[in-house]
Amino acid sequence: MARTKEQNEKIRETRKEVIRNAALSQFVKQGLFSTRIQDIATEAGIAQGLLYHYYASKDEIFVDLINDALDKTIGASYSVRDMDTDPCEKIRFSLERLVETIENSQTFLDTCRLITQATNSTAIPQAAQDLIQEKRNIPYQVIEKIMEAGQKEGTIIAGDPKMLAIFFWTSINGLAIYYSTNKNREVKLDYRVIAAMFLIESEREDKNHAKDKTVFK
Amino acid sequence: MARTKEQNEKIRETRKEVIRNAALSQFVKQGLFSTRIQDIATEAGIAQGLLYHYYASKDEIFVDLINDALDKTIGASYSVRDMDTDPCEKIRFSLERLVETIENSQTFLDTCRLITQATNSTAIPQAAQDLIQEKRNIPYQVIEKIMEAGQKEGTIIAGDPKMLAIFFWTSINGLAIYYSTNKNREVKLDYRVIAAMFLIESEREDKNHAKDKTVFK
DNA sequence: TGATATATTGAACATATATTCAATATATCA
DNA sequence: TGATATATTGAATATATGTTCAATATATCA
Repeated sequence: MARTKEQNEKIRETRKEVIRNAALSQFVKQGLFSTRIQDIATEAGIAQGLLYHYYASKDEIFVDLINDALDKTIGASYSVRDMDTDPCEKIRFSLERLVETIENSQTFLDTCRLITQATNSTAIPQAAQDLIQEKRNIPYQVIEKIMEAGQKEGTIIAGDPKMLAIFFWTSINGLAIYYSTNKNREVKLDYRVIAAMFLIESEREDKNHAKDKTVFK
Repeated sequence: MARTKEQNEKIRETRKEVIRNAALSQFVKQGLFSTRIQDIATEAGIAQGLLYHYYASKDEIFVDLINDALDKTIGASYSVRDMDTDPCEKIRFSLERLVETIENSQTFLDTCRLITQATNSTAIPQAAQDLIQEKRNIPYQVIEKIMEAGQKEGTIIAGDPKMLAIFFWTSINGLAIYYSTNKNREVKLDYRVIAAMFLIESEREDKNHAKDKTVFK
């Protein structure tokens, strides 16, 4: 016999991980189409042919990455939803964390870029389009619900909660896209500026809140 | 003799315009690389070969479009700068117009998408990268100055004006990108939500102001 | 109408690159 | 150590598409 199943399985997963990371890095820089298989293989440190041992095509890698990215975003929104605080604090806290994450996490920026890229192109694999169709709106719906609860509570400004959710995510996404190509280290971002869009005046002062949770991994 | 210079010149300009529009529509949907010359030619209603009579390459069209797009954005920011009102009103008015434009102008959405696409890819022609390098920051600087003036005047919130300018444009850009693939007709956007990021409390009520100027053409 | 300059076409060419595949290497166990 | 299953390589293949070009159409003016 040769290697055990588990050993091969481990090699397989490691390789796939390396390939995914290499592909993500290339896709966000060059996009799906101008990224060549050779680019991914080189960055992953393997031969072109080996790539096909793990993924059937370039498209399949892309779909895998899109799925990951969407799940991460959804996971982040769920972790906000499930926080044990009032709606107002959920909004404030998540904005604080998201801005901090934009400043510090390359993975987050890559994730935003990849999703934006995919969302804005009709030239991506059908499977990727389906995933986006299916998952894209979940974070918007989660925030919408929180905004609604905050309005009932009297801590969130009036206005269509759908609209507030759109402003919430598009601000964050716009910022992430800007930051991914413009890491302006001289400017420190203050999340409270964004928070001012949603919180009524009396709720805007900074309060102490847990610093040990992370919204996005 | 054949046609006069002017007649040929006119045909030339008309054709180039048609080609540019077709290319913009395709680039925005598919990106520079997955857009084929044939796609552009078909949308423009001409043969592939003719395209090369007017543009030397696909890249050259792209560079032309990027240049247009950047100039439009810069022009919009200058028209705000040159308004005959106080800084606070400039911010309020331009946000009102920009949001309105996002809801109504496909050209504006396309422009934002094209610039975002170009800014986020290293796989675009060098000439396009140079143009972006050269022009991208102008609108940010214009808004930064206005924010600064508004702070002196006491109508704009405190904080690094560079940061405020970043929030200003990234919010608008994020919104435009979202809207270009999600024309949510059931949601009416209220620019005052964004304005709340920048204007101090007492300046936030709606005031009457000219409705006949347009920020972006 | 004929001469001429430019517009226009679409097939041919050149090239880039996704994918396949035959050959080789490697690791494990009997 | 030898058998074997999988990993790995890189050259060969197939295909897609950007670009060129020879041929044709068209519009104007003398």
